[in-house]
Amino acid sequence: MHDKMNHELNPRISADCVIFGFDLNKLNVLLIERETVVGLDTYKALPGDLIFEDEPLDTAANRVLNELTGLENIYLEQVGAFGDPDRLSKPQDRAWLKAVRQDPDARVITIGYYSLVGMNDYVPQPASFARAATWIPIEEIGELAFDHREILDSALKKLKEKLLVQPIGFNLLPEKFTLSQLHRLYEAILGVELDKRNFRRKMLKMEILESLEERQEGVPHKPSQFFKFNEQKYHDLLKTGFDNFGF
Amino acid sequence: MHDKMNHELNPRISADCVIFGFDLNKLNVLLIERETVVGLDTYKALPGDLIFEDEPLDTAANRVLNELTGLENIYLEQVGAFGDPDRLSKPQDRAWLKAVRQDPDARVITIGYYSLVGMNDYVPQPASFARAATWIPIEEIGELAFDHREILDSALKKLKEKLLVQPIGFNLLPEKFTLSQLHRLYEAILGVELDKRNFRRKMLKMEILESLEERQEGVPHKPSQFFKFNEQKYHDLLKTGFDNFGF
DNA sequence: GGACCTTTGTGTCAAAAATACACTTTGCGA
DNA sequence: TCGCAAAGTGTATTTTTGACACAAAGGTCC
Repeated sequence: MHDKMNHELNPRISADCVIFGFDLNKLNVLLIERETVVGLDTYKALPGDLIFEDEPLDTAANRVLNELTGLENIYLEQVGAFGDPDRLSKPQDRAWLKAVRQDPDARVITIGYYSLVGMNDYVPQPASFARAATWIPIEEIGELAFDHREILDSALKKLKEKLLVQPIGFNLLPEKFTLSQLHRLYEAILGVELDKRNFRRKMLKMEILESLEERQEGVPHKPSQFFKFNEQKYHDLLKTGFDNFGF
Repeated sequence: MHDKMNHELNPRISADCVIFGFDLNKLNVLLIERETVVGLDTYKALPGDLIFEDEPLDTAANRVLNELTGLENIYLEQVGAFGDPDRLSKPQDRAWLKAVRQDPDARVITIGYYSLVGMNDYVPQPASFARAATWIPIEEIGELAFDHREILDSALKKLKEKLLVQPIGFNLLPEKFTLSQLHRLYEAILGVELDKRNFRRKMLKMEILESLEERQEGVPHKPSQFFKFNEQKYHDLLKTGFDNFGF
């Protein structure tokens, strides 16, 4: 093997997390407001940070997420590795790194992760962390720090693909939910309209839903029935996937 | 941000490539025979090596692949990042690294890639490279160096998933091929039997195949017709994917 | 040359799934 | 009690799937 000493990469590794939440209407992403650097606007980034020397990648992602948002024990699915040398294209990125990192010019390779959480399970507590994590509707997210926009786009793409192959929603919805809410969830993720009757038929045929006796109360229209997931069947289906789930 | 100096990761990054090839019968993977270390058996690994400081990840993967196998200009799809701290579980791994790396104990994080090539397009030339790259049928691959077995399994899983959503085969087959060959390709990747007539019907309906006048010659049975892909339609379909392609 | 072997290539029918589509029900609020 | 808003429900048509068997073509071997 020839000598590559002076070429060998000596980078930092970070983990960045795309946390999707659903407010029963829109799909949101949990973003960090980076503190204003003098003379520069604040800007938004995915929760993420460098990982430790002896940490498994998945563990690091969870630790970092917890440190920045308080979220705990989230199942994170890997999106992939990002981090081309030109990653620091925006002046804010360089300014922020200079303020915070010992070695701001070191190349950083980041491993992207994503997860789904119920928005009610996580109410951001701006005061309790160094930087405020906030839910932002996905259509309102413009540019992000570093290559975070690319990571977000990849994560969303993966989520869409997965939705066609596996039941999803268990983590994004409260324990009791209505079929309309599940319907809106699918529309929000896929970004298309789905026929109500056909959606219901298809969902019910999967037999992962159990209807509860309970109904909505206080709504100015016909109250809808609540459902919950049948955990057993839901997880069976998660394992096998279904061949065929195209809307 | 609190001080993490003594925890921060200072790893090496490598790229490992899972190159799938199809010999018109079985699915194969291109593996490197690591040189024998005294007292230890040879063992097999994916083609892979450390990446350079200023190199984009994808570029590095292609360079490494080229250096080890001679393959050029291959479209590589990322599988993800691997590399937990316990990656060096086997004695051969440590022995090999000690012989070859300056810093054999440094943590390595590796980015996995996969690709599909025609086996006829690449005939391994054992003499011309430091280590011999050879095609190994996928069922005959047992343990691999490092976490390469895990990377291979992930890559195969991704390939299967992709096969259900996009047409594949363009890269794995010669320009002219028969429907039986394409049929066997799908069976080899998915690892299941597919009904011949139903497979043909489905393939032909996609309208990405053009039948040629040419037929097989010299075969001791009814000669089969050759087809080629309609590049235009094939690539259109690659972009859009199809919702629905479950065998 | 004829028997035989091997692989190609083709069609139909029944079951399941997808699609398109509109009206009644319920409860609240004005 | 009227109106509004969302829930909930069924059918008919088309498309897709899945299961299944036999004739055609060409070489080989005697």
